[in-house]
Amino acid sequence: MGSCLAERLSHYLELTENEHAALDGIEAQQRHCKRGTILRREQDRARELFVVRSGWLQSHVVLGDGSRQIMRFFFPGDIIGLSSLALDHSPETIVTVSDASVAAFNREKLCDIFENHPRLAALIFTVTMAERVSISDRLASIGRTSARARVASILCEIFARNRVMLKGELSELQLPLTQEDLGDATGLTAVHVNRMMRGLMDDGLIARSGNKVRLVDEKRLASEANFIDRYATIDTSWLPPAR
Amino acid sequence: MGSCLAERLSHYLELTENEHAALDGIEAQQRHCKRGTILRREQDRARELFVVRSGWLQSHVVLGDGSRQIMRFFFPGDIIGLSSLALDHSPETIVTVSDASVAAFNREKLCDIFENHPRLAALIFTVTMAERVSISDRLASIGRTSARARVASILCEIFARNRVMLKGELSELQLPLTQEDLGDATGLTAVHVNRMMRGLMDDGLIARSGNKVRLVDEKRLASEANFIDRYATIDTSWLPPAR
DNA sequence: CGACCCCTTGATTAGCCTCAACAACCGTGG
DNA sequence: CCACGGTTGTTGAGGCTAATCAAGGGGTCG
Repeated sequence: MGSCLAERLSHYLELTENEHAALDGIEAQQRHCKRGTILRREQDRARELFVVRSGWLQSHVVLGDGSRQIMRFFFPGDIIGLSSLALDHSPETIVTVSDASVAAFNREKLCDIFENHPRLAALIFTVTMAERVSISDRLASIGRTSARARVASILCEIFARNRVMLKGELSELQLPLTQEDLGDATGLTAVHVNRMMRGLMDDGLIARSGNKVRLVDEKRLASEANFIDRYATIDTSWLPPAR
Repeated sequence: MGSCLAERLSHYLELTENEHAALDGIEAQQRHCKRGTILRREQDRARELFVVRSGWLQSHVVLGDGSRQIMRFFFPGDIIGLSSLALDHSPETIVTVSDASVAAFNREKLCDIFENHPRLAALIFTVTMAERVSISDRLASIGRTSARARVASILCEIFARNRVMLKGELSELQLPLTQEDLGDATGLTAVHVNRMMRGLMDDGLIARSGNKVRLVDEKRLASEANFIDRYATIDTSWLPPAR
């Protein structure tokens, strides 16, 4: 019943009691959602943020011609909706990819953190900067690498990010994503994702059974994908002292 | 001789004297660079940030096969290097695209802002969130739109972002970018960028003479590009009070 | 003036998309 | 229990977009 956000941030820094107290209020309202629930639509007025407590989500936009681009997947511990802080209408649609539970909190809470807990604010800032790097990595992947490398890269990212919260080993994972989801995240069609995954299987880089995927040769997979794990550690040395 | 960062932030919010004072120290060391100067290499140890005072810059990565992806262009008033706050080695190379002058400041300064100027910290946070949205827009552009739309989109973005500082009218702009730069930013080859620009010219959407580009029919250009200006206004209503 | 960079255009190739058909696997209701 | 529709995965054939390869032109700088 602790805060998921606190748990996530604790991976990078030991929080003080004061800081814990500030985060405790955040996840008061928890909400359980079935797979496919739309938490927010593009252009919705967005005044609240979410912390993922369990399950996976994604955010996407739909372009003029009906095609969809998935911007990002979200896993337990992730904060959703920071990007709509700057805009008062949401730039993207947010949907659950599996059954999930999220905790909503509003901007005022974040405001309070900036005002009274500078170290916490700076830490959140830093974590979102790591996210930004990871989005940029995806940009390079989509812009400059082959279909095969893109699929390899999204798999690496999913595994790497899930490791942060699960800590330790993780070579097999139940993917609640369809191949169309993977395609919309990598800028490919579902058909082509299918072919690429078959290729990765045939070459012994991954293995599948049902929805489960196992990274058989993660080193080679990461190397083909040009993948770098941005989440393993983050630098907190510059943060102000805790208050 | 005021702070460029202060000027940029003032576009979104009226800064107090205290806040101005905090920003004044930032741009003490100014540095003039010729076009093509590398300010930072991928993997460099990065302890400082930059504010652009004049000129344009870009950040990019080079992939295993030698291809280059430009992550972002930077214009006067932009902060460079925030993404390396989280990592102690730079994820990208930073280069001047034209002659430019930048002011370097170090993390301690930012730390001070978080500690003593919560409103300023929150504002910087908000601006970087707007940037994140803009990066996501590029992701969708590269992932899901045609070459023509991508070129249209990068042009729209360049104009929109330059308008923030220049304020007011801006329909013609001297681009210090080569077509290869545009290609590396949009995930295309220089050759294909050339053809797309010709197409946009022939259809009367843009006009060129030398390096100058003019948006003739910006509305149609933006619509073809699926472009949305994320910088025009940003929401500052949630910020804590100034201190 | 030559070397280099950048732009431009044409011809050909390759990677990924589209369309299509079918199989496997659900949850639902009869 | 099975029949059913709906969704997802799989595979093949063919087409289109953008890459590649190639050649030439203009501009600029030493």
